[in-house]
Amino acid sequence: MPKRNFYRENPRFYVAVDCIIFGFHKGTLNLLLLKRNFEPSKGKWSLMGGFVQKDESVDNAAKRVLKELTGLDNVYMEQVGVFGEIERDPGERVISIAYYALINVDDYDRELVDRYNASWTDINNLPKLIFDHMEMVDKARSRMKQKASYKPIGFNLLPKLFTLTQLQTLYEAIYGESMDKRNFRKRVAEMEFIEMTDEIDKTGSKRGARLYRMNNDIYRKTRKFKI
Amino acid sequence: MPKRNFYRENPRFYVAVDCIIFGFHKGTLNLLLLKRNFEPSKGKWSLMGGFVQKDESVDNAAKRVLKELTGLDNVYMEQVGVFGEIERDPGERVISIAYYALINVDDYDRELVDRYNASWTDINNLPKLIFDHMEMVDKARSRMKQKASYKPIGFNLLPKLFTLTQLQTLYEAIYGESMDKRNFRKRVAEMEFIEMTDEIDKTGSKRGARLYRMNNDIYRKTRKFKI
DNA sequence: TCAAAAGTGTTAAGTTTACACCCATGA
DNA sequence: TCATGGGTGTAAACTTAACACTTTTGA
Repeated sequence: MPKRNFYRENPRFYVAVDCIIFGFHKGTLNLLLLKRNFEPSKGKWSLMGGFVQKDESVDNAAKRVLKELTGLDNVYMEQVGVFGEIERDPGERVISIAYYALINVDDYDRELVDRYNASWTDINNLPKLIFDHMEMVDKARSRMKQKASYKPIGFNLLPKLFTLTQLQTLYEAIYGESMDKRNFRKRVAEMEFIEMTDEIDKTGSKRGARLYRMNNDIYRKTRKFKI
Repeated sequence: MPKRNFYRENPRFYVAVDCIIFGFHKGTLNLLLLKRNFEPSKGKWSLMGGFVQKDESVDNAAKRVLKELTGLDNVYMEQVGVFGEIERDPGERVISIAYYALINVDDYDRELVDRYNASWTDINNLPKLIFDHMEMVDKARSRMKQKASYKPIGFNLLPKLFTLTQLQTLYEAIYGESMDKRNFRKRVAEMEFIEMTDEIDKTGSKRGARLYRMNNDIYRKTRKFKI
């Protein structure tokens, strides 16, 4: 189909993506935030972001931007929504699309993260963020919490092998409330895709704790998840 | 803050909004679709859409576009998400943001709707839609269903006064499954904000059915909703 | 008088919550 | 030997689901 005139009557906009990058570290949820060593708003805290380019879809722009900071591919990401107020970026009108990403904090590329002057920040103790980035964080957080309750996305925040205590602590951090250990383990036992391995983690206790693993094939068959 | 150079290195895009307009009519959910009497894709079925302009936020563009078709203000709308594939519109690259709207089918402006060649279509029997509009519909539908289960948004699809049978039929249409009448009414009785009026509707039956009304003030106090 | 929709409670099944002690180990 | 985190079962409370008959009235 040829280009048509009627598109031309309309304005065009810069379109950006911003990433809310979740990590789980020492029992708390963290976000990977930039203390910006570049303009605009140099010196202030912000999310990692970037402009959508001509040769990429919006989703791919988000993946690219995430990879730029973390070096990671194949990361679990979800679109949070569009932030399209006229004056949201005081420099120019930019329409931005927020995405959240769940990564295992052991995996990211420290060199890249240093280059961007990024650091992990406890989600319950965030600094002031530029523009409407805090609003993006709030929305991402509640979407993630919501989704984590019915899909096994939390496992993206854990290492491949994890103890049940780690899993419970993670969900306590996501939900912001503590849970009963026995009830938690009862529910885990009902989910076949959370497989016990024969490995033991000795780093967290003297006795050692059994390591578990998420089996995606079994999950796809059973689709049963409830924590 | 002055305009800055670094924005200029980036491309700009047409940004559109598309509206998934839900109505409830004769026991089924309907969408207000256009049989396009304008280019592009003249003659094909599509959602109502339009381009974001310079002087409006994205949310306001959606409201404007909805009003253009229906004449309605103050309509319940939710953002569904961004559709940003490179080739989604074969004419030009357009990034589109989908919104769903819930309207009472008694209220819309028939003249405007005629002018756009729009009509209500049973959601379970939709025609082929242009571009990725069907994907937008699917996503809107599942989001709406999800939200309707924990927020009283369904009332936007009903007249101010409604019978419990209408309410139940609405939720059966939203969830796509039938419900037990007694259990349904038990749940309704527990929600104080669904107020009985002293009016009777005689159009649906000989005996007549009690009319109810949603009281938003009470809802805001109690925040209790579960159907 | 009868067809058609409105209205009304109870019980069983299932789910969720609360709760406390023993185990294994390294320091 | 003891401090530390790992691991385990049961009963009560609550929620959800299943189920059928009577009422009213206009045609």
